[in-house]
Amino acid sequence: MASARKAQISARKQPQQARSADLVAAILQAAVQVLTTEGAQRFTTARVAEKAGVSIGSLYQYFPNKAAILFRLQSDEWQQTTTLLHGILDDQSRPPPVRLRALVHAFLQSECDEAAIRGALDDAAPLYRDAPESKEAQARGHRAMQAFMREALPGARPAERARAADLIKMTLGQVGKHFSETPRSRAEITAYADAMADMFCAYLEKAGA
Amino acid sequence: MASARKAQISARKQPQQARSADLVAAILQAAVQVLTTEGAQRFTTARVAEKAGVSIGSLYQYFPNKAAILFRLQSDEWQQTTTLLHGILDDQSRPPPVRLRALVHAFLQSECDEAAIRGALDDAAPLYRDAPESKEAQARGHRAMQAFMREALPGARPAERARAADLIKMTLGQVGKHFSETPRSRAEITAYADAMADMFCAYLEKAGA
Amino acid sequence: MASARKAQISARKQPQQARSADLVAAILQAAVQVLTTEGAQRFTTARVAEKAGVSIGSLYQYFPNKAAILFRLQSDEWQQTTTLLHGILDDQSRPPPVRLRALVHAFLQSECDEAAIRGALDDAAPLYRDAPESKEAQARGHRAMQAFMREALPGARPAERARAADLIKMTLGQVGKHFSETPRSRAEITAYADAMADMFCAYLEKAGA
Amino acid sequence: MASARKAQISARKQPQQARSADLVAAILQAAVQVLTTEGAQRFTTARVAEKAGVSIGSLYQYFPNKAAILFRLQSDEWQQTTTLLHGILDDQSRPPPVRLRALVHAFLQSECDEAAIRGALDDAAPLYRDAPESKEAQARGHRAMQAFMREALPGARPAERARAADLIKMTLGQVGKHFSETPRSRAEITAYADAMADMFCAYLEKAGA
DNA sequence: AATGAATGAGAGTTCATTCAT
DNA sequence: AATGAATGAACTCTCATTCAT
Repeated sequence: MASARKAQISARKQPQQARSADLVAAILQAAVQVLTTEGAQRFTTARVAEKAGVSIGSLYQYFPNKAAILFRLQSDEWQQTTTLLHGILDDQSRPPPVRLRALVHAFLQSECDEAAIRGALDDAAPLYRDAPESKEAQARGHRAMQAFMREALPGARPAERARAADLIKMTLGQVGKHFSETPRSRAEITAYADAMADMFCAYLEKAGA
Repeated sequence: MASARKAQISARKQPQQARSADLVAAILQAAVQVLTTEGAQRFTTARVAEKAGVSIGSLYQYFPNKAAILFRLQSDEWQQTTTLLHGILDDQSRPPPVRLRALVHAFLQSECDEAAIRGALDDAAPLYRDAPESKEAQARGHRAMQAFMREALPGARPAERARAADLIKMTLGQVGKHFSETPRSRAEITAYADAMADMFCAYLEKAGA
Repeated sequence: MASARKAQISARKQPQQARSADLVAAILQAAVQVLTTEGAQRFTTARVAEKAGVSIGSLYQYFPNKAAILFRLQSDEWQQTTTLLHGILDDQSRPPPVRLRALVHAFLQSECDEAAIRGALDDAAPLYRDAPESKEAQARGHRAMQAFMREALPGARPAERARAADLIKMTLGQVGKHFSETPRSRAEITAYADAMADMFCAYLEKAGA
Repeated sequence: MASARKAQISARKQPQQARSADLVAAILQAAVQVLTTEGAQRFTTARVAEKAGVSIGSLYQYFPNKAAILFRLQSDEWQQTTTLLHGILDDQSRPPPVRLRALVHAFLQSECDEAAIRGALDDAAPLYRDAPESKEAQARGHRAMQAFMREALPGARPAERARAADLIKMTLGQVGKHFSETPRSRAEITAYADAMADMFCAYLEKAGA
């Protein structure tokens, strides 16, 4: 599937001093700005460095290449989202459908909040998508959903349960992404989230029966 | 949000002679090859022309710019898919849930069949996505689904029905796309399609009640 | 009337170090060479960079586009000429006709000295002519001539005086340019300058009467 | 002075049939349109052929190359102007200064009338300027002016008279060209023409004394 | 550690001209 | 005579990355 030399994509060095951390933060913040104001097509290392008030040389001291910056951005996104979702899915004080509905609402809202940067990151996805670090992030989300499914569909066969987890996760992620590409009002988000939750719940109910 | 001057994206001249039609076909075929073997990143007009055994000047005689080639590819894809889906959705001899299940199966299969090219086209989407021609193609699919929904959810309120149509269409499209990015066996496809159809049908059943 | 998107034409970055200044100088010198030996038609950024012994990338680090190089050349020309003319026109120790004659001689000589580059620059004029920076340079020369005219034609009505200034300036500039397109001996230049000065002086004398 | 292969610039064949003459006329007319609406930069043979409703192949049957079209346009311009000027200069029933004034007025007016095409032709001048055919056109105008000068300055020495002819011709031509580059009202044209005529007459008067 | 000048391959696109039909 | 498809060298400009200072 194409792609020539694969380069290390995670950060070149852990910033051990406050100074370095600031630098990395400045670069990432600038990267977000460039991505949102200029678009993925015009996302260049030079532009990021300039917006960050940092020399290109310094930028390359903390990120081995352009893709690494994008990956880091995506990574941070996933981190946030994962934390959010875990918090909801693991809350065993509420019945699974309630949690699932809450999850959908929280996720859709979060996607729309970050729509600008998400869209641009998706356009840039070819640059970081194949990195092993990306796969790992996906896997963590997968495990969380599997665990949830054991509660929601206790009687289902493992293969079926795995498929349901996969389907719901994929639907949530992909539809959420696409849905947020268009600007949405709060009411729209709520309505759409309810519809999606209805769909998931109807599915689980039927599958669990 | 990026994107500067917009250029015409549809074909520059209609091939009037068999010779020209061959040329266009050769270019499109070469484009598919370049896209699948080299990836969207390395999809260049020069490479396409070379692979097509055509001079770069000839290429530009039939396509006003690079995006136009990609758009044409995408367009042809949409054409096929649209035809396929219409055929299934409009068949009023079968009850809606049966049609919906058939639709999901056909769509997923079709997506997986064309996975290689679809992935690359998606990567190149920023180049043609904003063209008015693209919007229109999307709209046609939308109308077909809306019509189907009037049969499937005759009693639902219009807003709710529209949302259901949107959700199902978006889910089918987005999940289908993502699902097909990974190579899948026929059994996997069937199983996944059944799960998705289960989800849609459970949803419609509940919404229609 | 032609001309599409306008780009910044002034320098991209100020050369802050001696090294950079050398580079800019080398590029400009190479540009002059290319212009005179190859002509405006074959004046390309690549040729300039090569002749300057500089990479094409470096060239674009100091000049945002081709027109900027030409404009800079023209600008330097104007700078020189303006300085020359001001020095003569402002010298209030000599009567206006004497100054005017000196001006014509100096200008014609200067034009002939720089003939090769001037011709090529004129051919390239469409590329930089419409830039606001060009207009300003023209305006400065205009003001100098107007001031001189207030001395030479103290009694004339403002409109008439303005017209005379305009006519003389335009004649000097345009005829000087065209005259210098043909190689000229020193004697020819002197004789022609005298004739032109005669014409101007006769005109002023009659207008002032 | 640069310029690589020089090609024949006059028409490839004399149109001997009415059909051909129409074709040539259509091409020239289209050329004027392209020049004025698109500018010299975008003046291409393809565009001219299209606007003329003629195939490029046919275009090249009547004009050996692009420069030839431009030259022909310029040639026709000169033809017109020359006729105009001869008519005025040769009219021995009026005293030379009167004729000269009439000449200036007519010329300036004519230049302004054709400003759009003239500007574009000037931009394209490098393409045809060096052709021998161009030189000849200039020479004809020169002889007319010389003849006029023998009447206007009967007592002057030949060298001086030649210089005066040259100066007036060059001034008229160059200043007229430059003057007409800016849009001008009829009143402006008249005023400017009078000023220029004043200048010429004052000069001749003084030179003839 | 930090800089930013320098690189140059490579991108998209144009257009004068030819020549097989 | 007329066509217009085909050519491909040439053009301007970008940008990820390096490395001497």
